[in-house]
Amino acid sequence: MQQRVLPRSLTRAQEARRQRVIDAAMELGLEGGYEAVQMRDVAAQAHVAMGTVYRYFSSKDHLLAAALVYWVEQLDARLAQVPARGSVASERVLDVLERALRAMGRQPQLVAAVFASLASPDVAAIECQQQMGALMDGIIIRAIGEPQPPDHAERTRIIGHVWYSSLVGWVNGWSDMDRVRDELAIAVRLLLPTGLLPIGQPPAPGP
Amino acid sequence: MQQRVLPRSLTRAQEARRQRVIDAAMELGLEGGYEAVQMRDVAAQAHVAMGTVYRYFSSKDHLLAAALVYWVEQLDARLAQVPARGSVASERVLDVLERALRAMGRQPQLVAAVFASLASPDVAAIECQQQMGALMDGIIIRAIGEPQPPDHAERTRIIGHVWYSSLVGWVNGWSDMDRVRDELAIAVRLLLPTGLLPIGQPPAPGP
DNA sequence: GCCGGGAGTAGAACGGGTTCCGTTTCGGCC
DNA sequence: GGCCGAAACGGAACCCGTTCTACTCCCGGC
Repeated sequence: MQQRVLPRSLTRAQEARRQRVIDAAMELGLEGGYEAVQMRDVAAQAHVAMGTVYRYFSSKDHLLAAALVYWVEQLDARLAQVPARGSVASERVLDVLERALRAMGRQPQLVAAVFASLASPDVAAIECQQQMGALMDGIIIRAIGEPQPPDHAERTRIIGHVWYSSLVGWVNGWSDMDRVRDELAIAVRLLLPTGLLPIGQPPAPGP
Repeated sequence: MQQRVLPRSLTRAQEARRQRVIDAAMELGLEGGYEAVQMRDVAAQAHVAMGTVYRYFSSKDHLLAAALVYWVEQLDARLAQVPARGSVASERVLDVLERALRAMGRQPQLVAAVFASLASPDVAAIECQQQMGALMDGIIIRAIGEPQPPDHAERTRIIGHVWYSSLVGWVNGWSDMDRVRDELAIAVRLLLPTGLLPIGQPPAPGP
């Protein structure tokens, strides 16, 4: 929870240490969830002293939020490789969200651990939360493609809100992945009317 | 975090003790936020032993979530007294949300404290989270009034998601109340088209 | 009246996140 | 190569949520 000042650029060894810490946290969270990520264990597994963990991350929540950013960056890269399927913005967005949800559903404990950090008031964690939000918005925007509907920024943000909020419901166990899917589908269909077709692409069935 | 079994109905004295604990928690949270709500202080201020606090609430998060339920119930009652203003569903919903946001904006620390508990995996806290969700949905549904638009349950839930998620952004400081207002306004206008007028009430300006 | 048990009390003990301290190692600079 | 400040180390210390213990008190049933 304390402000750390890190130099702008880390040496190669430092970068490696930082990454080892994130990896250790994800590994522990992968099967035990939030409470299994214990800072002493993280430090041990990363072959690093507690003080070092806290030099790079101001709190457990910051660490987990950073891990989430890392995870979402990878997801983003994977999603970007395969363009979204669908002839209409809402279909493409749902396609991309569906792939993201599948990836999350494969590691429920990890996602739960990492989402628990998203409500933290820790300033450093908040930066990560914002990065995360920007990444998610980017994923949706890319899936919408051209032409952007009017108010696309606002519509995107609302979909992002639904995404986040319904996932919180999922990790806390008061709704399942199907319901998350449904709610997103409804939100996307209401917000991105199928009437908005990309120019030059008539609504023909795909090959 | 442990399962407590409380009798279905509490004696008057017990009810009073329980309420004193909630009041103490809200009082502490009012000016210090989440971290100022320390269980020892809560117990002391409520003139109750620690064990008693934990007899009624399984965790700090449960206590705060219960406080939130209490707070929202009161808000709900106040909102219900004054019917929502507006000739159209979206206007009425925004009117009610605006009033709710004003109430929250008046006690940012308390809302932040209490919202921090909403991500907790504690089972007892989760019950409170669900009650909260139901209350918020009820507030929106009541404001929509008759006739309910098609998919009203789904639309309501999406508005609830945006409400929750953007408030998380507010309590964590990465957006301000105006932005919350804007996002809700946009969501409501997109989801509750102004074309849906209540039967027998032409879109005339109010008195 | 009195007895048994659940509810309450005060406070110690425990666990895990966070901080601190004294020491050692690293990496850039003369 | 030798020096200096920063970074890392190991681990104890501290804080606070939570649990436990030993004791008291109150109340409903005989």
